[in-house]
Amino acid sequence: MPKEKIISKLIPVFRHYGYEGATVSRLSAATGLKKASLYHHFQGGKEQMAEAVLEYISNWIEENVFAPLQSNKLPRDRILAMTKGIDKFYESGQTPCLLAVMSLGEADNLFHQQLEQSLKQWLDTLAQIVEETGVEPQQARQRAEDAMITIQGALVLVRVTKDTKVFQRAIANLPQILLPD
Amino acid sequence: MPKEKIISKLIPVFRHYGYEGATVSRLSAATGLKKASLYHHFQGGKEQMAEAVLEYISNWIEENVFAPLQSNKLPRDRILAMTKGIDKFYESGQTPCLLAVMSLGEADNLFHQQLEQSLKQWLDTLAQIVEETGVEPQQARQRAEDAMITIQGALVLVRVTKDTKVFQRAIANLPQILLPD
DNA sequence: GTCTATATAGGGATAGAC
DNA sequence: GTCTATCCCTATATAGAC
Repeated sequence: MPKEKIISKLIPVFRHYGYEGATVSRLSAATGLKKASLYHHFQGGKEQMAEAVLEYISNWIEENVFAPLQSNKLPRDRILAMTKGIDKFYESGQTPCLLAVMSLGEADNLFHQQLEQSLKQWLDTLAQIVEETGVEPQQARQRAEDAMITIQGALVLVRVTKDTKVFQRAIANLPQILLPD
Repeated sequence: MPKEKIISKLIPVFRHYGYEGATVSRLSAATGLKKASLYHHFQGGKEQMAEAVLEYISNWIEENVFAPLQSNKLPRDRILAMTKGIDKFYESGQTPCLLAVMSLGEADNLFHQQLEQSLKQWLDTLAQIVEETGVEPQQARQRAEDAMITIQGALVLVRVTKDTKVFQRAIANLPQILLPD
């Protein structure tokens, strides 16, 4: 099986169960590969699998969230394009955020730097767009933070309420949060 | 050791590591009790420990978050009192939310109903206060959801950025989110 | 109520055949 | 590249002395 295909099957396990809950048995079941085969592809074991998953997702976000943000359309349209990417990425809130999940327990010790960098990049990118609309840097930063807070918070609420409408309403608010009235 | 004391020492382990990461060894270390002693107090094992922790926290919230909300002061003052409870409860964002953490992996299968009910109660309580200020029920509900989204999202951001100011700014916004202008 | 010691299952990981 | 078989360790849980 091509490595990319394997990684794509590992992803939902880490997102749903977290690092400690993502046992090699579950990862094996999800990929259809026996444990030894997984270790053939990832000699660094589970830790390397998680790293591969983090990198894969980082790239996915780059293409589906950042790229739309950096076109030369109007800020509002760029943000709308981003919300489409976000809705797809989180399956309308039905799939947890790897960043949020990996910032708990042992995983946080192992991957904190990468998580922090990913989030920082996302915040910086958002803040920059907002600045382009004429907002002061500090204000822009706060709006970017508020947007990320909304995304992450909505994901938690949907996990518990099972009501995806909450998520969709929340991300539909993103333009209003980010852009000056 | 009194049971309440034991539970209070179990709490940070579940909050920080999640259900799967909260091993009996860690729970033992945190309480200072050997494994067998823990099983003496909680014959249902780890699952019962988690249940006890959920109940304990539910009561704590009742006293420190709901009670302030139900005084007969002005809505704005009640909400400000709640934010104090919230800030204390989450240690300015440095301690994860049990609700968010337990809504992942196996724990979600075991405790989903309790989690859902806790969140629902919190949302209902908030929405009711907002209604008292003359907001339409549906609008009030949305504001309550937005408040919870803000709290939960800020917790995630702080975990990753280690910047508690983000959390404090977020909960300082709660009155603005909940109350009509 | 707390402990030491132990049982049993499942965790991560490796050897070596195919 | 994938498998079966196996290793060692840790996980949850229990028995029984004190």
